[in-house]
Amino acid sequence: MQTSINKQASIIYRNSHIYFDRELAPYHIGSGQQFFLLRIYEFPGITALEIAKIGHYDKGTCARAISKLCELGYVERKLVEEDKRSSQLYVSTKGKEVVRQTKIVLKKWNDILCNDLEVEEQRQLEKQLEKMADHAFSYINERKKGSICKK
Amino acid sequence: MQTSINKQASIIYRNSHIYFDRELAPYHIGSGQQFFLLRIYEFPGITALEIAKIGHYDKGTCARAISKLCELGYVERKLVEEDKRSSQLYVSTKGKEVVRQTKIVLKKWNDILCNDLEVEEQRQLEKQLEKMADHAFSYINERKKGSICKK
DNA sequence: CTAATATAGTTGCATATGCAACTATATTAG
DNA sequence: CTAATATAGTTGCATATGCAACTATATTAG
Repeated sequence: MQTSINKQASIIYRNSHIYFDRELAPYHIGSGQQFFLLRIYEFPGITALEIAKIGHYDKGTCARAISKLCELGYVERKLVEEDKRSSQLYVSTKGKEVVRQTKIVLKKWNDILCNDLEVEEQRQLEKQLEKMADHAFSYINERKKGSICKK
Repeated sequence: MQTSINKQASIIYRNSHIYFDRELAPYHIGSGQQFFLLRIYEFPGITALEIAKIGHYDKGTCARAISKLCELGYVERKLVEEDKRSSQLYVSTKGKEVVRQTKIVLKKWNDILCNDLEVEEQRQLEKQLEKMADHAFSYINERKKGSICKK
């Protein structure tokens, strides 16, 4: 067997899924909302599609995550008069407390993963993962739709 | 924002999912069967639970992946007389061709991910990911069931 | 030996996800 | 201006996944 990078990434992803589902259960959200909530907090007024792009998510997935956050009252949509297709997203007061907790939960997960890595090692690993994620996404994206790659 | 390790892992995982689904479509399997098929090939006579342990998969997930491989005729179950609960798994002749292709597809994905990494860098990254996967799994697993951790 | 427990697998349910078809609105070409 | 095209979101469908309850078989305690 050659390298096991794909296997390890899968294990990390699947366990993070379990982790967030467990830790965020008190707030009635799961691993699928975590990323979106934090992004809306980070960029007030961001639109659904913009978040989808940042995280390389499908827009359908994104729409559902945001719907759930709105239903729970953690996020609010503000209609934009100039363009009625999209709406701007904001974390509500109620949602801010959940953001605080979610940040703690995320930080803890990061610490669990990086347990025995030196700071410098961690920084380097992060860079490499970023590159790999970029390769992964680019490869997939270039082969979307029209076969002939188009932006 | 602190580190983005979790985000990158998620992007890598989700894109690998798309990748395998696409590349393996001609063989009527998807990203969910790939790992199991290769393991059965690698360890002829392995049982379902053993694969689940190797990949840190839930046994239900594992059961379904194997069922699909059997339905497609790529894998065969051999009943063990001494213990009628479990069965040993083998890749069929038909399955071996799919194994060959799956290996190529996996190798290509690995090359896509590691595109610009030196051999040494790649080896190191792999080790670190292995550690991280281990931390992830251990943390989750210690908190299963009886709260008080038990093996 | 018999009852309690452990082990291997199966299955219903819930969630996260991507894809593709769809709707509504906005922009561009002619 | 009008028709064609683009953009933002929504929704039905399919797959991968984990959990928990379940069945069947095996092992262990007494």
